[in-house]
Amino acid sequence: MLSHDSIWRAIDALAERHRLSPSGLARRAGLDPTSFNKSKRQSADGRDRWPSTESISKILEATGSSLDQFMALMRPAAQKSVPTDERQQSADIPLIGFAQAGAGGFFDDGGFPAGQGWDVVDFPAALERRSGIYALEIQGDSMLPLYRDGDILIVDPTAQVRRGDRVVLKTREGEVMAKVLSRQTPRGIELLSLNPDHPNRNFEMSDVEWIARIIWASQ
Amino acid sequence: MLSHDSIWRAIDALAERHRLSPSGLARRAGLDPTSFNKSKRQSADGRDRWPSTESISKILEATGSSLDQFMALMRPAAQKSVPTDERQQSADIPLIGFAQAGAGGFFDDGGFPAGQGWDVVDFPAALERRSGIYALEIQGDSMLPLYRDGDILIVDPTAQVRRGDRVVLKTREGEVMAKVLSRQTPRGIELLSLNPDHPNRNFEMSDVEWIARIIWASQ
DNA sequence: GAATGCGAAGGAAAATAGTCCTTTGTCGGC
DNA sequence: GCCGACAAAGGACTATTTTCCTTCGCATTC
Repeated sequence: MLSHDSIWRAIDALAERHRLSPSGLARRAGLDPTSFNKSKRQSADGRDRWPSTESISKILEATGSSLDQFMALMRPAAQKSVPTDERQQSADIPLIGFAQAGAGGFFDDGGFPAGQGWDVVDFPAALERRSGIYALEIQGDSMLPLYRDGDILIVDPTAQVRRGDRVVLKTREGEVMAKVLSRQTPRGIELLSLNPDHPNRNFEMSDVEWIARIIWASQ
Repeated sequence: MLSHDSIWRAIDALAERHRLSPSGLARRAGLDPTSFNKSKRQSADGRDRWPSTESISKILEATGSSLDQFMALMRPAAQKSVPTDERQQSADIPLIGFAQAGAGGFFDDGGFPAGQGWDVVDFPAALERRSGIYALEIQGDSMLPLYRDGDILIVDPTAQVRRGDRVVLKTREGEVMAKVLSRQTPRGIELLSLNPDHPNRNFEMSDVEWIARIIWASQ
């Protein structure tokens, strides 16, 4: 549950989520930058060292995180499945490749999936509780032709973003936008606009409050 | 958050829940019975004293409690204990309008939803069983810029299709395509291509085996 | 190339949490 | 009523955590 291992991993993960080094996180929280050093996690004779709740409280406040979020970071990354629910809550839905769909035998004549050869894809609803996924509703037509008024985006702030991903970005000035990630360097980010009528944008990392990947979009 | 007040309240509540006094809880966890005394919560000069995470870990283990349960006790008064198994039945996830997202107070600076004003949207996974929804995986780049290789489309064959909807259509000849519905008459269907390099298509209704609406797309 | 800043590491000092000890008060059993 | 067990409180001591200081490596800037 609350193990020595998990709590230090959560601290590292919290730092990473806020694009800080462990020492940077400590400094930002008003702690000594060496607070999270290796030698502060285990003493010389190998005994475990635990942070105080006061330090935890400080880094949560410094990053504006809730304890729920901190707890989510405590779960090991490998443990992807949610063990609490073994009932048919797993949202497996039939999956087939576009090319195969043209061949016969995969659909009945109402257009419903039928027969064999279907794969399954795990629908992300099951992940929701663990990782802070949320939804954004598009308003207005500035993101045509990709996203239309009323479309809903499912956004995963924990997902790694890479070149070509569609992302939502919020600046420190409070501007929120959906764009395509073009280039990411330690210094800054280049974004391509979805709507060709709008200019591309570049940001310094220091101007970016957060960036999150769009994983689903209603159509 | 994780305040001095809330954490001590949670310790008291945990003891009470297990019919123990605070000192009894400490003893049971292998700690000194006076560990949770008043004088251990604030020092003589009024400064706050915080328990270590190691002590928290020990009392959780001693009572067989999870960190989730401990956190629930941290919330003031209204501690309605939610049985863990019925906690995540519905796939409601937070929803907010794009315009509102720019205002303050809806996100923490980690990009997680926070604060009030969030709506919920029912995620379509719940519909899965009663309506024969299925998924298609895009192969190739013929549908750029909207859909990319590897994207997954969630398709609902029961949904009504209207002008402007993105649809999957299968012809009697076995061709499957994803397009935008432009016009639908009793005689035929007009489809706009997603990729401007590909021509638009028109079909007689008699040539259409089925047509289904795309409701979600991975990004 | 020199200078600066950041991250990480470890040892010693300072601060803080935990333990031990004692006292007081309450409750139940004899 | 007396005794023992337990809870709670505070002071003094011990153990642990945090801070301070220093070193090293690396990258960036001038």
